[in-house]
Amino acid sequence: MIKVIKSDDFDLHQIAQSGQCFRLTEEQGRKIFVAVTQNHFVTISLRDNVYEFDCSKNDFQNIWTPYFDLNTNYKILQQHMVSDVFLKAAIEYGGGIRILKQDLWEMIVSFIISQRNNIPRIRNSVETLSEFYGNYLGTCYGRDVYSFPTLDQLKGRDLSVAHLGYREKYIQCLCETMDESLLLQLPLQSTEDAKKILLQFKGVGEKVANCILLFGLHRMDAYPVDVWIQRLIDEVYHGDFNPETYLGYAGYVQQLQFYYYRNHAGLS
DNA sequence: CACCAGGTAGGAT
DNA sequence: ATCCTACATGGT
Repeated sequence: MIKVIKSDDFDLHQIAQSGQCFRLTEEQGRKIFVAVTQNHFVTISLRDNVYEFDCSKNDFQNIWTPYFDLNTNYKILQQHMVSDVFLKAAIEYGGGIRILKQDLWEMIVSFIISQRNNIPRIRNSVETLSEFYGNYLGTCYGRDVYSFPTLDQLKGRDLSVAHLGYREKYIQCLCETMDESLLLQLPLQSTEDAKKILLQFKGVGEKVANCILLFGLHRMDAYPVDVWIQRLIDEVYHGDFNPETYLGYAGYVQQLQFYYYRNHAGLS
């Protein structure tokens, strides 16, 4: 069964390029997308400015609506930002971005891998781990789709296949020190407590912890500061930017800033 | 051949 | 507390 959605404040190309997810792929220009989360995948095609999900009504409601956060109106959030000239431009450029609700464990691993790394290589590493140790989910457009490996599937495995470099020992250590019950407890914790717990794992610092909070636990207050955001704050805001100005959605502001600045403004 | 990529740990001030 | 540097790998 096919479901349809208008592509207005929802742009899969922008989301795929936004750096928050590493497994949303584009095929045939910007017309076909494949999304994967846990043990599910879906093909989404763009026709006449409408996205068509190739899935059942149940899966659309239970899996993809929460995953893409489709019940949240991001346009209302945008209205609070337009007094900021930079953010206004960022919305015009990347207003189709949303904050996805991704799998917590996958986010922990992915963002440890992301440190001092570039996005294409992060994608390759995450994909390789999935191909080697995840579940085979099916094939579409000539490519096999695999789930991201669970903690148990990754534990004790040979990680060298993913070319993680010095990050390999962080993931190895993570597998040894993490357990499933903690993964279930983390979503119940306050943002502050969850952050403290995350920071105890080797390879998780301030920035990675905030990415995990934002993309893995959907804590919209989390505001990850990486080299791009720091450069933006220094050069555009002259050091004067406070995420608390956007209480409750600072993480969304960060994504808009990151996507816009990294793709244009940072060229100077 | 330098320098860089969604930073962090561990050690020295 | 705050600053410094090594760190694996692959691409310009």
